[in-house]
Amino acid sequence: MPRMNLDKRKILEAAGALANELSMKKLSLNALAARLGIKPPSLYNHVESLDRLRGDLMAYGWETLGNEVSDTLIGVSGDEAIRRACHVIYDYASRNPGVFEAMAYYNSEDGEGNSPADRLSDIVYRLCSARNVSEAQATHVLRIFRSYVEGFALLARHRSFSRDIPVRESFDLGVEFLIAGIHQLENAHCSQLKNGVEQPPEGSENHA
Amino acid sequence: MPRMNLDKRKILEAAGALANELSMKKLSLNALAARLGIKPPSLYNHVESLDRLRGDLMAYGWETLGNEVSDTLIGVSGDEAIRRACHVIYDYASRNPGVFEAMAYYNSEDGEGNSPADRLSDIVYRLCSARNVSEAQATHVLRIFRSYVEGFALLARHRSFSRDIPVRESFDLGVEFLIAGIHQLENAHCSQLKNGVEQPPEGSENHA
DNA sequence: TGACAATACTAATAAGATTAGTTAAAATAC
DNA sequence: GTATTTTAACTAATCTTATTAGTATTGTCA
Repeated sequence: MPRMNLDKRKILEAAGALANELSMKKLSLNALAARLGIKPPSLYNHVESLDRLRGDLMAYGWETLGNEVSDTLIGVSGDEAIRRACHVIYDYASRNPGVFEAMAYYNSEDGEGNSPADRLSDIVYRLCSARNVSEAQATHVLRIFRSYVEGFALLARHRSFSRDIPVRESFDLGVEFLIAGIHQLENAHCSQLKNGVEQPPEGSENHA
Repeated sequence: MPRMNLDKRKILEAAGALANELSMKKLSLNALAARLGIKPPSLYNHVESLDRLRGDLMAYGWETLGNEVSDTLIGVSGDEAIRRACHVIYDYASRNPGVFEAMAYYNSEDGEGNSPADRLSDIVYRLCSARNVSEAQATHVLRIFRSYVEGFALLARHRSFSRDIPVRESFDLGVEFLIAGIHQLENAHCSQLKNGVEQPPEGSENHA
């Protein structure tokens, strides 16, 4: 009967810590309740369901990460902004593997636009508009970056690449590839495919 | 008591179909047993546990995909081989979302090297060695490609990018970015960073 | 102080994985 | 061809976990 002073934040932090320690799929209401010093049914005073908790954890993760990204980008622009954003995301995923799992796995059907994607959008769109890259292509670029960064973080977590060659170097190189891609888009746009580095495969592309 | 003629393959196919229809997390032994026309406990004559079944499904998916990739690459080489491999993987993920979930989510701690990564490795290593790209860098390239392709497939599945701009075009553009990246590596190797497109961020890189 | 809301609890339900023990079918041995 | 052994199905039972119902206690506020 003694009252723990629980609020949403404390619960999400405990849940996140558990997810990081045990992995997402082992995050249970039992474990969470034990960690909070209450009995499982009491959790329902704070949370709608386990599934909803996972969704909330996802949102919480994106929000936290979004803030970290914002902080890093103060006074930085251009390619360097993208580099830093990518690094922050990667580091966050390394530090919070369980929460990142939630962020990557759970569909955000709840809509309401997840803030981190939004913040990343901003960066990418701003960078693209500072160059001669159309908005449609900026969308492509955004999708490509998110896929790469989130995919890399997940693979690094799950499969774990072989350890002999530094994983971080691979990540950085990939980021450089993508940044170079943006430059290529820009060049292609300015001077109509001046060099043939870009070769559209099928026939449905319209780079530039 | 009538005997179904079940073997591992039939069970994995049923499990895969269920995963694709219901999503991975709703794949239960109950549902699987019902689909196979037996009672849940009978499954234990064929499967060690639900968790093991998921692992097997992952391996099964990778094997199937590996075969598809191999088939596609007969008589094809160079950039085009990479393009096709990426497309096959993407298509497979679209056709088999549930199984692909398993492939991406479940750690292959069982070791024994998952065949698809192996096959993809082969392609990438072969392509790289046909150029002047070192083996260490080929490893980077492989990781980058896997991250991008798997990440994209997962994002396309989960978050689902906004529908107004064709998702497939984004994917293809990303592939071109990465292929261009390989070319850059090659150039950098031949002529020591002749153009400044590659800018190592921190200081730990050794491109070329 | 006394009502009301919030939050903890115990007890109970339900679903799902898993085990134990049993039996029928198939395969193999004699 | 019959006996034996293995395989694969079953029923019954257990355990874990999420979840609901109903109760009591704490804290707030009039």
